[in-house]
Amino acid sequence: MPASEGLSIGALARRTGLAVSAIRYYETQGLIAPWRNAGGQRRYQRADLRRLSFVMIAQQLGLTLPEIRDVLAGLPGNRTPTRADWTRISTRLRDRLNQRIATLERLRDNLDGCIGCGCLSLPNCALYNPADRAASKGPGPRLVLDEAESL
Amino acid sequence: MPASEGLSIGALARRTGLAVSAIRYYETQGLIAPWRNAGGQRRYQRADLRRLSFVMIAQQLGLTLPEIRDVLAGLPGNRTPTRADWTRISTRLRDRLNQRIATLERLRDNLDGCIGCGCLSLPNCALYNPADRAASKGPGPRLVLDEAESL
DNA sequence: CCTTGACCTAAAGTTAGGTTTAGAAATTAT
DNA sequence: ATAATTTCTAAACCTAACTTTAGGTCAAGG
Repeated sequence: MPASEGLSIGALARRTGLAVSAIRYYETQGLIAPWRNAGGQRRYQRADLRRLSFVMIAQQLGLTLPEIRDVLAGLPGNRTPTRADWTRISTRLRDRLNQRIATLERLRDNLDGCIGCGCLSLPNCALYNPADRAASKGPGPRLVLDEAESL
Repeated sequence: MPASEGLSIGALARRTGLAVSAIRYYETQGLIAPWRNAGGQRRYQRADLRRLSFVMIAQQLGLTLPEIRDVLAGLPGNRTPTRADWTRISTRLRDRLNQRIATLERLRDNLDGCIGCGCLSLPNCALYNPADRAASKGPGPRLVLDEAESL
């Protein structure tokens, strides 16, 4: 069924679960780089399936697309990545994941205390040390927190 | 120093670390309801400090503003919330937090397997069971995942 | 009294991460 | 050969959660 070599964008979409439009968008963001066939249509390597899966996982961890692009830059450019290559770069995700788990556990353990204190400059307050704010998009809250007075 | 009773929006902003514009925005979203002084300026209760702190924590857990509004609706309307009131409604946050921690731990434990498998319909793949997608804004990826073929 | 800084509203702009639309060209199926 | 899918590009649109701007008003200090 392949006219020439490679997967079409539709095939890639079906097999990753991403929308075609999302895959094209990722290309504009430098996350994936297909070649073109004679008719100008995008063609992808099989390794791109794994690449997009990696993008999806990294997104769940709260990485932005530019961050994911940077992580992916750790893959070899001159050859198809091996499983060892993938495992190597996913170490960075694992570190991030562990940090995030630790932050959330700390927050859970301090939840009552935080609610009680209003989270103003208590040194043991998890919110006061927002190590990893996956949620912060755009400018977002400033989180300055000057002196604490009584609530 | 207070002209009349209550905190001004600037005072509230300084003490929560939020931007003044954010606090006004929260009001349009029904998260907080100040009264107005004679000159038409917003005045807040001290309990609103805690209320905004709660909003900030809930946001870190990935709740949307409408969801937070709903949780806050569990506070008594006719009196200032007690610490017990706050603890009661934060149970919902704790459940959410525990779910999220579990998801991330599962993902961490399967990370290599996921990268290796390309995350296509392996039953033990954490991505295949995205129980709690805090990151999903808007329409987002479809995550359909039909049949797995060899990668 | 006058000035300065905090505050007001309404509307428009911003960012990330996409989707939708429109119209045309390529591919695949019959 | 023709019809039905897919794919193409560019540009506009979308949502959440805010910020910025513009043009005025309020409050506090000297």
